[in-house]
Amino acid sequence: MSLRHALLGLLADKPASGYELTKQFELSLANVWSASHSQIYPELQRMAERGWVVAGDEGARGRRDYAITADGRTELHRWLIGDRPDRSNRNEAMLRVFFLWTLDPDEAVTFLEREANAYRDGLTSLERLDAAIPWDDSGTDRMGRIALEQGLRWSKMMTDWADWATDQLRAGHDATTLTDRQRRPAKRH
Amino acid sequence: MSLRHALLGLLADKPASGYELTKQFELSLANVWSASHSQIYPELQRMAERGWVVAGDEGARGRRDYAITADGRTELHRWLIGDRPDRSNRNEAMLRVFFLWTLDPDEAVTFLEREANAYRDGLTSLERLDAAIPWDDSGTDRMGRIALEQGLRWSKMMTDWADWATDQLRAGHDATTLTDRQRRPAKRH
DNA sequence: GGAGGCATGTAAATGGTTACATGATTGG
DNA sequence: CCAATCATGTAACCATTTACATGCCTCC
Repeated sequence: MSLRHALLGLLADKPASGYELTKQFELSLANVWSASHSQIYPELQRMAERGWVVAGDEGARGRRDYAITADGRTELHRWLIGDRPDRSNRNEAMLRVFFLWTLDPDEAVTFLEREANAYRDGLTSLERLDAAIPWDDSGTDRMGRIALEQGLRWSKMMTDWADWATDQLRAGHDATTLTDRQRRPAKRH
Repeated sequence: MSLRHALLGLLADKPASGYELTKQFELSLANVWSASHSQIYPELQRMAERGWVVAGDEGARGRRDYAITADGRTELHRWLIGDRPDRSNRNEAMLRVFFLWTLDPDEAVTFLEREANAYRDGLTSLERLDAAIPWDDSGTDRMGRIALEQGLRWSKMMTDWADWATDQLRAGHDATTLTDRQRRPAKRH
């Protein structure tokens, strides 16, 4: 599972509570991995049993900080360079694209326009995030900028692609409507 | 769940067996969603109970084709335009990037070089796939090309990004080694 | 005093992976 | 006849989401 390693990675920077870790998932990791508090709290307990983290004393409002151990750092390192990453992607919005051909052309165009706008909005908020963070040249921040750059490129790429796809569909649609040439022919085998 | 809708989408084109659907996941949907046969067979049974698909008679080697029903098409349509897509991404390889700062600079560079090569390979195989498919101008194929274009753009973007990130790291590393200026200063708060 | 954010947890249900298990058919 | 591929399924385990549940603290 990646959740435990993501938690180790976050704790490698500094100790944190389950609540803080949940916020970090929402703020910085959301674009590549998500996890809710109901998954994080029990996982921290299991990790403590394994000796990858240690729980500190209870603070205000029942708050409990966890700190990474030497074993935890070893495991994080092993995960990072030991086993090969799973490069597969899971993206529900893109899955839908495969089936847009079942819609009326104008419905499909509407779908893609909405996607383009969502990606444009995503780009804007990443740019805002970038501007709002007081980046320094610590290791965490240098890698953070590199990860954020990927998010910016992803948003731009997806916006451009969705705009392009909309044009493709519109062109095909117009051709069909105007010249009747794009009706579905029998599928070759 | 998206699996059922993905299956509906595939069956909307033509009836197929669980085995064929499994292959289609591997071949065309793999880049955005994955599913194994052990998930697909029981799901088809549940979908048949709900009346979204109907099972045909048993053919050679126990093969059983499923066909989408009118209710299934209605549900597919509702999913496509009725509820808003989950645009979140899940990508383990990108998750790791956030924690590369915990590695030695040369380990991090090796990691990113490997990623760049993996994306380059991915691009090559998508290009081969594109060339190998006898695209026609049916709806399925037109949307298929649009989805594949996204895959091509993703691979190019990721290759460029990983190359750029490698350069960034190398530049930072050299600066540290040569001028000692990049040591981690205290984090601003 | 109440709203909102801090803070932690559990339970139930659902989704997904890995391993186990079996057998038919085809082509070399 | 043997290997590969076709073909289907179940069981156990693990991961994830959603809903339930509670209480503190701060600021207005």
